[in-house]
This record gives sequence, C-alpha cells and structure tokens, in this order.
Amino acid sequence: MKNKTHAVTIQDVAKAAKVSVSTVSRVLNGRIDVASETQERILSVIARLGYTSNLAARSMRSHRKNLIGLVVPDIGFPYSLEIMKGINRAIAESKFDLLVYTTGDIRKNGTALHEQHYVSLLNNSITDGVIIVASAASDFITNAPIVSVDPHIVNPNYPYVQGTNYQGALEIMRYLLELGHRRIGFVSGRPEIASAQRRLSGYRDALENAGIEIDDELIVPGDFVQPTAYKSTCQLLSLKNPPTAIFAANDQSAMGVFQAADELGVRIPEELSVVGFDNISEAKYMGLTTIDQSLDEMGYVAIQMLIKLINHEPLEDTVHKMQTKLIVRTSCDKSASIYSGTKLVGTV
Amino acid sequence: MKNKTHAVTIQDVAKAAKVSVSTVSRVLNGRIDVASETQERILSVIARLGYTSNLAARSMRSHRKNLIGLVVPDIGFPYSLEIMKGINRAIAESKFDLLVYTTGDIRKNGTALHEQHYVSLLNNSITDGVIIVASAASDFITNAPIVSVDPHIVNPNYPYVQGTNYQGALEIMRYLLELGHRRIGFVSGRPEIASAQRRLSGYRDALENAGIEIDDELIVPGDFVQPTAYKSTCQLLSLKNPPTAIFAANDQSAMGVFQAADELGVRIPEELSVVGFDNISEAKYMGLTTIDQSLDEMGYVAIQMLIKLINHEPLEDTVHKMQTKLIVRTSCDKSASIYSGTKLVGTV
DNA sequence: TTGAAAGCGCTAACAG
DNA sequence: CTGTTAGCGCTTTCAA
Repeated sequence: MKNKTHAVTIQDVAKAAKVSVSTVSRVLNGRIDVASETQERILSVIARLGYTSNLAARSMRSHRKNLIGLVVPDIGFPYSLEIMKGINRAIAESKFDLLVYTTGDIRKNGTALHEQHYVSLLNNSITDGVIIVASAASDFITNAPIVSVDPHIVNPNYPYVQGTNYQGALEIMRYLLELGHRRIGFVSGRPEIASAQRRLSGYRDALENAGIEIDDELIVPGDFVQPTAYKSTCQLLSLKNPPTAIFAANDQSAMGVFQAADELGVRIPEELSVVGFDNISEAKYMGLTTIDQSLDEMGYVAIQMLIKLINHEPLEDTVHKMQTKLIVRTSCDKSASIYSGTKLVGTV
Repeated sequence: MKNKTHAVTIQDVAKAAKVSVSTVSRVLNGRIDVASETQERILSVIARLGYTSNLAARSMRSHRKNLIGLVVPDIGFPYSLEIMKGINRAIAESKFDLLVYTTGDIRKNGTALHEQHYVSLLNNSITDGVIIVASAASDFITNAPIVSVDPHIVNPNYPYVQGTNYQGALEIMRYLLELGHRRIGFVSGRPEIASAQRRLSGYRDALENAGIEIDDELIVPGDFVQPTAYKSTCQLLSLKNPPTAIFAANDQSAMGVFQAADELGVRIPEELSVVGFDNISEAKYMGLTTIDQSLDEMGYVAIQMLIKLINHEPLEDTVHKMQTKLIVRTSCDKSASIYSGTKLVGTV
C-alpha cells in the first residue's frame, strides 16, 4: 500500500506543480481560464501522484456532488435487489454515481428513526438527493430532494413510486374466479404497510363483487417472510374445508405457500392454484402464477424523477404508479404468457 | 420538505441551546465531561431541530468515521448480491455502517481505473477502509486498509479472500468421473480472471490424472454470463460426439447450459449431468449439481478482516480461502445433500 | 491567467 | 465543566 503516511492533497499537487491550490482547483473543476500549458502540467502531476479529490472537503464547499444516495433497509432481500437493478440501470445512463446506505439489518435499528437519520445524513452532506425504499418513516428533514419507492405509509408531500396494488389484486382475483375457484385463501402481508392493505382490499372487494361471502378463516396472517407464510398455509390447508386457491401477498409468502403445499403433498397447480405478488424468479419452476409489479422499473423511474428534481426541472407526475402484469403459468414449465396488464400514471 | 433553505448545523444547535459549538460536539461524540443538565438540553434541541451531523465535515476532522466502503462493479449480479449478503450480516454485527459505491454498470467505465479511483475517493475521504469485490485493478493508492474479495488478479500486497477454485474444480471432476463420465464439457469463464483460470486448470488436471486425453472441442468459451454459455452449450451439444456431462464455470453459465439443454430437448440430469460453480438459487429446481464457494461467507470474512485492520489488530491470515461444497442433486427435487468439502486457510 | 484569503461544518487541543 | 481557537481540504470570491 502506497502513501501509508498521508493522503495526497490538493496542496501536494500545487506544490509539485509549482502553482497555487486555486489553480489546481480550477483544473479539477474544468475551468477554461487556465493556460493549457499549466493545465497539462497539473494534470500530469495529478496522475503521477495518484491524487483523488477529497470527497468530504469537496462536498462541504460545493453544492453539486453528482452523487445520489439510496437508503435500503436490507440489501439481502430479493425485493430490494429487484429495485436496485432498476436503480443501477438508471444510474448507469446518468452522470451520477450511486451510494447505497444500509445498516445491514432491519433489526439493528428503530427503522423509521434511522431512515430519517440517514436521509438527513446523506442529503445534508454528500448527496444531491436520495431515494428511500420501503420507508417506514413518512416525514423527513432534508434540504435536498427525495423520492420514496413503495413507502409503507404514503405521504403526499414527497414524490413517490408505487405499484398498482389494488388493481393488481383485483386482477389476480378475477383470474382465480374465472378459473372457477370459490374458496380462495389469502396470506396477508404486514398489516401496517399500505401496499399490503391495498392488496387485501382488492381481495375482499373482488369477492364481494362476485357475490361471494368473505370467510375470515381464509385470511391468514403473514409478514412478507417465508416462514410465517409457511405456517399460515399449513393452517389453511388443514381446514376441514380448505381453499382451492391461495393468493399470497408477496413473493416470499408465495415461497412459503409452496413449501407448505409440498410438505403436505398438495400438488401445485393441479390441486391448488397459487398466485403471488412480486417478481419471483423461482416461480416458473414451481408452477406459481405471479403478478409482477415491475420492481426494477420502480427503481428506474424513481431515479429519473429524482434527477429531474435535482436539476430543478418540473415533475409531471408526483406520483408514479407502475403497471402490474399477471403472468399465468399453466404448469411447471418455463413458458409463461402475459395475461393482461393495467397501466396507470397520474398526478395527485 | 422542511428546511428547504438551509441545513441545520451544529452552530444552530449551539445557538438554540445557548452553549458553544464545542459543547455540542462533545455531546455528539459521547464525551462524559458534560453536565447532564446541559447534555439533556442539547439533546432535546437536536431532536427538535432534527439536526444531523454533516458527514463531510465530520470525516474531514476526525479520523474515525465508523463507515466501511464497498466497491462493487454491478449490484444487479447474483454474484455481487451473494457477497453483499455476507457483508451485510457482518456489518449488522458491527458498529460500522456500510456505504456501497457503484457506477451502475461495468460497461460505463474503464473498470480498473475506476476501481482505483473509487478506492482512493472513499478511503481518503469518508471511509475507514474498503472492500473491493472482483477487482480488475491490482494496485491501489490508499492510506486506509483495503480487503479484496475474489480479485481478478491476485496481488499479495493486499489481504484478500477467495474460494478454493482449483480444489473445487477437482472435486467436481472427481464426482463426474465417478459417475462414469468420460466426455465432459467445460464452459469457460472470462479467461483473464484468476478464478476462471484455476477452474479450468482443475478441469484439465483432473482429466489428465484420470488418464483421459483432453479434447479441446469440449472446452468452449464463456464469460460468466448466461447468453454466451447458452450459445456455447448449443455448440457443445451439436457435436457429433457430444459430452455426457458439462462443467459450467459459474452460476450464470450453468443457467445458460440449462437453457440450451432445455431447448434442444436434452433432459437434465437424466441425459446430461450438469455441475456449476457458485450458489445458484434455481439449481434445485433445475436438477443441477453445484459447487458452492460460499460467496456470502467470503463477504462476511472480508469485513471481519477489514475491521481488524482498521483497529490495527493483527491479521492471522492475509489470505483467506473459503471452503467449497459440492451439492449433489439426484433429481429435480428440493432435497440436497452435501457431498464433501475442503477447507483451506493459510498465510502467504 | 494566476494567487491570496475567507470560510464550509466540524473536532480537538488549550485555556479558563 | 465550558468556551476559544486553530485548522481539516477544498472552492470561490476578489485582487493582482
């Protein structure tokens, strides 16, 4: 490791190039008012010394950092990854760099409080704006723009991106009802989260519209995580009058449903139709039907919105709702066909 | 959005609490030499104003930032994600926060150069140390420690973590040879990468040791990405004397092999045995056998090593080689049994 | 075209 | 226990 002692600063460069720090700074920032001879000399010194401008110091002085912050609760989740894919794509197309902030584990902190903390930390220091994913917090103190992706609780003061959860749920139910199902189970999501509530509403309303009485026994608890869904599904399948179809509130829950069905010897999709919300990469191998809310697109769109805000450009839509797509699989094969889709983009 | 005008600084807090900035700073840094009454007053003001310390300014003054940087080429890759899972876990157990730096896409930049840039940028500014994953660069200018995970080219000057690629490849080959295979195809990885080379060496040496002549027709190009492996496998399976088993250099390549086999109507594992390197979450649904090099463990260990370096604690092993595990699947079911493993930890 | 100097927000001596 | 002061490395006036 070189320069074990001291990082090379702009002063070192200035000294070596026999100019003042301000001249070096000018070159660094691409000012045109520097003699090309001087400029070349400075650049060669920079290269020779391996100088990198100090991010901290630079951020402190200038307002433009070309850096976007991303606050995600847990990178390990497939959900987060999907969104990050889209974010990554948008970042690649932009001149911004991305800085992801995570505390490694949701359990480590009092979520909402820490989200607020990190948003402030980043936006008041080194980023031009932040994207916050699945935030539990609904209010932030920041002087740079933020865009919320799939917030737990919707706050109209901030621009946000979300899926068409209600419509998607209706879609799923329409599909299952058309298949002739009358007893449809629902593995819930976390009840405090808006998207979970809207999915449940869709489930309920669809049944109601179809003139089917809601059997509360068929609505079982869940928390977007596989083990809980597994337990709930076991309970569901052990009913004396079990459902013939199950609607799982998210991908992980669908995995839990699959696990339970598999263990109890119930074959999917022959004996039990299963539909799950979210992208499930394994879905095609498990014979599950899914409704895809294009998580990656949500990330992509969020960055686009944020960049506009950073550039003080107007935002046509403060709220962006992503299209959901029902992907129907008739069997455990790899072919999947898109059944239908709804697109909804509007301004609140 | 509040405070649209100006971020609240330590000065604002000091003024509101009627103390000096240094007293606020003391409270912020948990110094004990502050009257508990004053402390409480300051804390309440901080809470009321929603103050967050400026990361940039703080980093500039103090040496300890409690922040670890991670430089990954592309977050969207399953490979990166696996490593990040382990990193995340280790971070959660530590008092450090994590900051991931990515440019969104490998193609965006001249990899090696940019890796060096980001390492310097982070380590000379706001991080206490960085982890660099799958680096193309082999030398860095930094005054804070770095740990390299799975470097393309090994540089003994830096501590690094890697899998037992050669041993793993031997293991895979032993397994396939024991199954009676004599014509075994190899879908290569990127030839400039050390791990890919070692996997190929393992393949070659195993055949040689078994007294089987190497047929260069059976070694097809790959680049760790599915489409290439797909094409190469099609080529492999179209040979007049096609292989009865294929060893894919990584998970994505294994997916490509699966895709090709599926398309050509070759059943796995009945008609074609396939083994892939890396964790493949879909493997269990596809009947693939894998050799798992515990990517997440690599991330976990890397953070442990880095934290020791940051704390100036001695490192027993500058080089950490992760155990690889051959996971054999007899059919497309969910049960998987661990075949064998090798563990190798040493110091260079 | 270049340099000197002020100051961004913060921490760490050093005085009181 | 608390305030004063001197910078950290950088950008940005303002002069020269």
